[in-house]
Amino acid sequence: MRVAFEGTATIGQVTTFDDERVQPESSTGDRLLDAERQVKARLGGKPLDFASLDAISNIYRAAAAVRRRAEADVLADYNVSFGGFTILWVLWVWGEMETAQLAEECALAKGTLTGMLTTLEKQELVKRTKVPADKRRVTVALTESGTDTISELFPKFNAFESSMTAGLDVAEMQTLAELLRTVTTNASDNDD
Amino acid sequence: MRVAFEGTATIGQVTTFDDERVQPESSTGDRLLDAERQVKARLGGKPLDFASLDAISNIYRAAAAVRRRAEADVLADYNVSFGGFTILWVLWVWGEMETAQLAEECALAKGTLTGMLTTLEKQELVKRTKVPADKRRVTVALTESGTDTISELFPKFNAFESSMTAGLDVAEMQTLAELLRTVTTNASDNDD
DNA sequence: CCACAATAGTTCGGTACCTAACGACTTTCC
DNA sequence: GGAAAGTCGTTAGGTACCGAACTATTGTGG
Repeated sequence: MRVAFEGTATIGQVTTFDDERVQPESSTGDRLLDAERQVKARLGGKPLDFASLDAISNIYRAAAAVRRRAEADVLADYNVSFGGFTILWVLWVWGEMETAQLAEECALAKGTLTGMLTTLEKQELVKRTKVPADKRRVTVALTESGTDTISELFPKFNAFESSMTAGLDVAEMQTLAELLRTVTTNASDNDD
Repeated sequence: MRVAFEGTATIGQVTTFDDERVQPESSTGDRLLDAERQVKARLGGKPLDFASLDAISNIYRAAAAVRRRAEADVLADYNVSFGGFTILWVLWVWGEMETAQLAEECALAKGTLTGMLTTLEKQELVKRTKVPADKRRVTVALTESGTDTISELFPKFNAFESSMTAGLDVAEMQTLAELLRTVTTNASDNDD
C-alpha cells in the first residue's frame, strides 16, 4: 500500500486499487463492509447512499426467499402458486369482486390476472360471472372447492408466515410492516 | 348488533356474520383492522398471527412495487431487467466469478442464470470463459461495454433506491435491512 | 341517434423464473 | 486404470408476470 506524500493530502484517498478485490467469503457484517468498500472504489468519489442500497436490496432478496420457500413448503401440496394463493385469499377475505379491484388488491397487472384466473378456473377454484348490467365487467368468486381449499390452506400459510418471522417480536414485525408500507407508497407514487 | 345476555359471556363473541362484508375502501389503518376482522371471522376461532401476516405480505408487496418502478423508471433506458441489473452489479463489484457463485450471489436458480447470461451475452454486456483446469466450469466477467453500462447505470439506480426510502432516516433503513435479513435467514434455513 | 371517447377484460409477444432431466467432465475407489 | 458416483452448466417444459395492442361494450356531445 502506497502512502501519499505529506502535504499532498488535498487529493484525498487515491486508493490505487489494481483490481485486488476481496473475495466474497467473510461473515455478514464483514461482507457488508467489503461490499461498501468495493462499490465506493468503483464509484471513484461519487456519493453513495449505502443505507438505501442495503435496505432496498434486502427487500427483494427477502421476498424471493420467502416466496420460494412458501411455494416449496406450503403451496406445492395444493398445486397453487404464490400469486394464485393471494387471489384465493383476497376472495376469501373480501368476497366476490370485480377483476379490476382484484388486480389492484393483488398488485397484479390486469393482463396477468386474466391468465391466472384462467388457471384457477381450470382447477375449479374460482368462477367468473358476467355482470348483467355492464357486459364489459366480470366478477370473480370462489367456488365451493375454492373455499374449502383456502380454508384449509390459509392456517398452514399463516403458520408458515409465523415461522418466517421467528426471532422478531410483535413490535418488530409491526415496524417492519410499517417501514415497508412507506417504501411501497414511495414506489407507487405516480408523480415524478 | 346483538348483545349477549348477561351471564352467558363465556361463549365469547359469536359474531353472527351472515356475509355482510366490509368493502375494501377505507384508509390504511382501517383497512388493516377490517382485514383482520374478516380473516378472524373466516377462521372461526382458530388462532391467527396477524402481525406476521402483515409483515410478510408487505415484503412481497414492496418488492413487486419497487421492482416494477425500477424497471420502468431506471432500467428500461438501458434495456436491462431487474435480474440482469443484479448480475451486472455483482460482477462489477466483485469482479469475474464462476457461475455457481454468481447464481448464489444473485439468489437465482442456476438454470435461470444460464438463460439470463445468454441474454446479457447477446447484448455483449458479459462474456463467458471456460476454465481450462476444469472444463465443466465457466467464469463470467463484464465486457468493456458492460462495465461502461453498469458504471453509468448504478449511480442512477442508487439515486432511485434513495427515492424509495424517502421518509426514512438512516437508522430506520438499517433497521429495515436488519429485520429483512432475519426473515431471509429464516426462509433460507434448510432444516425443518 | 350516431360518431367517438372512455373503459373493462382479453390476447399477444416477450422475459424471467422455477424444477427436473441431461450431457460433459472430474474424482474416487476398487 | 476404468467403472461408478459426483459435480458442473445447459436444456426443456412450464408458469407467472409485464406492457401494449385489441375487442367489446358503455357513456357522451352534436
